[in-house]
Amino acid sequence: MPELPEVETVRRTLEPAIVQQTISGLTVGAFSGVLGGMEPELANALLTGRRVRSIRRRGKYLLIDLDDGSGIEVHLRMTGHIELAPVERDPIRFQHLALHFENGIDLRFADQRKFGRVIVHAGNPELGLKTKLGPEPLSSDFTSVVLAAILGKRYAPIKSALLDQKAIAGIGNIYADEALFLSRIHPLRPAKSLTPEEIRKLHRNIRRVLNSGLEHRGTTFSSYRDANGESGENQQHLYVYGRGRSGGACPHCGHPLTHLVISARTSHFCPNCQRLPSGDSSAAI
DNA sequence: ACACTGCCCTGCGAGC
DNA sequence: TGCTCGCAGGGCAGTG
Repeated sequence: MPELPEVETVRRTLEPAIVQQTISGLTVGAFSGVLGGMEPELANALLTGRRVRSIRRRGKYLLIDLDDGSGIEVHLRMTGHIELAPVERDPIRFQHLALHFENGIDLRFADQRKFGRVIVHAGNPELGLKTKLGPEPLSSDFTSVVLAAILGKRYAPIKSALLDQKAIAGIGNIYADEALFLSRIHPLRPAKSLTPEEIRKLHRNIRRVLNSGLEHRGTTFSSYRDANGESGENQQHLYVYGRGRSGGACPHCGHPLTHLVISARTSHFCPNCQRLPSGDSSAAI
């Protein structure tokens, strides 16, 4: 599941290969819905001849800026995958789109589950995202004071708040569970019930787990790869994600981990280290 | 504005 | 061996 560290790792592997390169064409496969409704012929016409000026990341979105002010927005969703390859190489599995460059390199987009999108924008690809995304959690603007303001007005479970891209951009299920575990906060705690000390801890641990993910070039739980086809290593550095269902032991206290479904996402946590205040009825299993 | 639900989509692993 | 079935979850539309 590509989250901020995975998308950033893809961006970093893509950047040296495509910046300053000129697009020579676009090939779209049977699933043209990957373009989000745009006709492939139009997308091809808009992109052909354009040069890549830069590649940015905003939350879990990749933004490719082109020389005429237009751009491409890419979202990998769950199983989306980008890979660089010479144009003559066979299409990769589940490939839906290939962006061809004049230097003979392809940027291929593949997605087993067809959730991901490659959207061509006639203008700045970031414009539509501004109202949909909260602050970047690794930016210097994201202070614990900012986090407190975001959480202070929400009754929803802290886990739901962390997954809300409008609150904070780029956190997904894996890094949310990891940050809550390190902060010893139960995922069902109402966001606004966190104490100032807990918010400071959570702020620190959000950045810690995201930086760990970046350092290890992403978490490869099933299908994630960077643009060079390399797996990440961060799965070896996770504390609780994915282990609450198999009865794994808490790395801190040894208690069996457990899981709950919150916001239709499975939350993995330690019922001993991450407790609900007494009196709350939704006690851990 | 916020909170919550259902939908999309399909390979994979578990169970029989 | 071969089949069925549940699971994975980001973003969005729809509803209250």
